[in-house]
Amino acid sequence: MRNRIASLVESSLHAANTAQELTLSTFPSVIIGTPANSDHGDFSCNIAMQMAKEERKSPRQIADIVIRHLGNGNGMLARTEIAGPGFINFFVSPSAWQSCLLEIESQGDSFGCTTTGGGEKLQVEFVSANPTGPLHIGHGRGAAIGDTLCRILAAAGWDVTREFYYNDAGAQITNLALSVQSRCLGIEPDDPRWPDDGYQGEYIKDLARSYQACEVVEASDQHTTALGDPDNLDAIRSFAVAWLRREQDLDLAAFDVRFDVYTLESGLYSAGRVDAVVRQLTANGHTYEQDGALWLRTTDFGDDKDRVMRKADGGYTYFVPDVAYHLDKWERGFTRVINEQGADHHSTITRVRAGLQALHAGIPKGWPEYVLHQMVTVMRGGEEVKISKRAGSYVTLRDLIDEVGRDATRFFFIMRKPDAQLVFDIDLAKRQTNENPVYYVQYAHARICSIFENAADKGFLIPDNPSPDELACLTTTEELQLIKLLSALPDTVVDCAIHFEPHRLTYFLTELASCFHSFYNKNRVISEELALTKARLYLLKRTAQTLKSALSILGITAPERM
RNA sequence: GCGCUCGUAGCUCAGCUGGAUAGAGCAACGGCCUUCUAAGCCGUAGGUCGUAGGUUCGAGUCCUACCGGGCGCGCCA
Repeated sequence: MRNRIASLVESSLHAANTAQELTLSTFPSVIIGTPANSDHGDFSCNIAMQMAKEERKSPRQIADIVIRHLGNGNGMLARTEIAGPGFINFFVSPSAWQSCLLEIESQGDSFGCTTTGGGEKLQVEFVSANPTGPLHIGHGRGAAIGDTLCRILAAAGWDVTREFYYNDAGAQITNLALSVQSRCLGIEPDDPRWPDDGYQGEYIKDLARSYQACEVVEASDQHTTALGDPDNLDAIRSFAVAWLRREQDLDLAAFDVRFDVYTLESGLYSAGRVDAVVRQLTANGHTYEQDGALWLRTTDFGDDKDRVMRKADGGYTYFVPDVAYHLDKWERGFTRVINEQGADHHSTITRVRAGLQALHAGIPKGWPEYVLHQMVTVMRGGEEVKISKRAGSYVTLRDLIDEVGRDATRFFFIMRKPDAQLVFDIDLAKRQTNENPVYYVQYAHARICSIFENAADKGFLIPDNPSPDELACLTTTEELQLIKLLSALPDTVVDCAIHFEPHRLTYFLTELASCFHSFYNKNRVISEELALTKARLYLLKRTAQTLKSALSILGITAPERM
């Protein structure tokens, strides 16, 4: 509806220009807003005020010209008005709103989807947790935001690939292997032989036991049988990675998050891609030797200090394989890449982009794009739960899902803007009361389904593809408001996709549920009036459809009973 | 100190690429179930949008400076 009005205004502007009532031949892009106050109509446009200065006419004069060339859009508009300093307000006719329902029906399960992205190849990398421990709450937020973003972008017409990168080659993996080895040998963390910065979590004990029992591990891309030999550090290393990968896979599966591609850091080394990147950077003249290390002059590309690529001990710093990895993404044809990660890693952005620029590979400056989520604070019993991976005392994603449920966990993680800090109150999320917005929304869906059951018992059939006459009785403010909200789903999904902000969809759902609950309390659906009953059942059918579509984009179920 | 980010009602937060009288939930108070799910609805109360300047027809939104919280600033990842 919004788009239709926008194009109506655009053609009006051109018509006015042809009639020489407007002198400008190019116009600012037409933005259709939704007024906060319903007295100001269903939509409004500020184009007249934007053009006033250049056009050298008063905003109200321009608005008047636009309106005269506007017509009523084939009956779409009941009326238009000029208001305030020069707003053009649009009042959509009830019949136009009613016909939106038919459009929603015709789109079925794909209602909410658009072709905005034009099928562009786009990759989202998210979670990418190191295989050194179970997924914790911070990963949970990343998983929820990343996964939802993928669903949103796919719905908005992008060709989305979901990718998980894991660092199975760095110093922290050696550290992991040493920790497991120590446990195999019965060395405790307070023992002087315990490795510096060893991983102390309970899971390391489980891992060691599993290794010594020569167990077999099948993970998404890791298949390993433990040798059981505590002296074979390489065997421990690969087994430990596989074992933790399996744990993470189970966590993600429990969260209904899946990936298309897993890329291993070790694979970049074995394919020679890391060395190739270093050679290229050196050949391009952006490196220098100092203090026995090889440096990249990232300051040439906006970084605040140069970065070490190859340490004095000969090993590479993590950021070199990172650059190699992103070059690989580029070469796979992803003109757009979005990396979803914790804000504590934000310093890598400049570094990675600088490395990519220094390759002279024709990669755009702002590539890849980033979505950073802020820290999660976990509250339990009114106290903050401290997260410490080394000490092993932390709330895992799995704990949370088991305790709170998948739907509520997903909803809570995405209902805040990614770049705002999030307080996850476990006690609150567990409460199955109206304090919990996810139940509020799901309840609306269940309530509608319950009405359908009652209607079926009384022999009412919900019409398919009803005629305009059959819908003409949907005229109350609540009914039209409900339709207006339903029809906003596709725009909302596009907004989420463009701004990388899934939380907008949770607000949409809450508003829609609220609108339905109001309607429900004010009006009886099943009544003596046959025509009205049928029309309202149809309206609710479309409401349930919209709730379900939006929830499914968030990966949340739409229960039929609660 | 430098960089990123946040600061809106008692609390948790929205505010749609700058728009009209700043919104929601929770908490508080008062109402609504002999009829489709009260996990609901309606109403009341609650604000100097951190502070001070600036940009313009118009600023919670953009710019600058300061104040306050978080994160980062390693030859760790």
